[in-house]
Amino acid sequence: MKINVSDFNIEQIAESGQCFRWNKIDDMHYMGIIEHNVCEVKQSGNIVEVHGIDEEKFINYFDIKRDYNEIKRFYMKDDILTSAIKYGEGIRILNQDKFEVLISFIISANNNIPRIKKSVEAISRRFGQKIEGEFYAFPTPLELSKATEEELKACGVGFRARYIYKTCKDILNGFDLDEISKLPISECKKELMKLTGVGSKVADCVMLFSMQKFDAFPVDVWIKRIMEELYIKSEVNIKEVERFSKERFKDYAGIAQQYLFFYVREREKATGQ
DNA sequence: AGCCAGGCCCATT
DNA sequence: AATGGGCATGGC
Repeated sequence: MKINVSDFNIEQIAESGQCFRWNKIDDMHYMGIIEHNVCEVKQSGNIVEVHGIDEEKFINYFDIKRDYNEIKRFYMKDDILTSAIKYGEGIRILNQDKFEVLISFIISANNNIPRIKKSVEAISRRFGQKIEGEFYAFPTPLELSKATEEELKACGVGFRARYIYKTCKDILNGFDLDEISKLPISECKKELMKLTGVGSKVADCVMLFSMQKFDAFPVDVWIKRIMEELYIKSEVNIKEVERFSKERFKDYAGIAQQYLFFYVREREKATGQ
């Protein structure tokens, strides 16, 4: 299947830190797992060649119907965001599986992206269904709830094993991610934070990357630093960064957050290395 | 080698 | 309500 897309860059999307199961094959050519599908995306310009999922799933997963050009134009009234957007013009917010995002971001706490990817992969391999070749789907709540805390630890999640274990039990006992996703953002967040291992930042990630709550604004160490440096001009606590950012960036604060996150990390790569 | 990682839990105040 | 120590493990 070939599709014409705009405001889309598969490399930026796959490397944006919102997903952990996409891997590079070649230049502008990635492979990822979407639910029980092995998906391949190869892009040249505005033409994207897709294998493994149908058009409807592609449009849904990559949020194709949303006009990111309009959102970017809105944010380009802001000089700082304008330069951030230049780094990641093709970023889009993925519509991922709720349970997978929840567990993945519980793992993300005080962790680094390469190791998060390894852990998510190990969990899929050990507890998920085999889909084809050596590819495994992320486990369902029922499948993952069969894992002991020790088995989870063997997947490299460290002290987060307990969090995952308890959260799985809660989901299995009726905590309904689909139901709470229908709640307004503040109530939804409050519910998510009842789960073990889910604080403010993880809850925001779950809402943004799997529940289409685009006004969620996850504040991690990177975002805190960049907001303090470029906007606030002083050191403040995380709640203040969140309050300030949501007020400033409005309905699509989460998308602004992704541009900024991508920007700081690219800048770090360029200068740091 | 040693610091740090897309934070959260929990005890203390 | 606010603060701070502790946390498994490995990437760089």
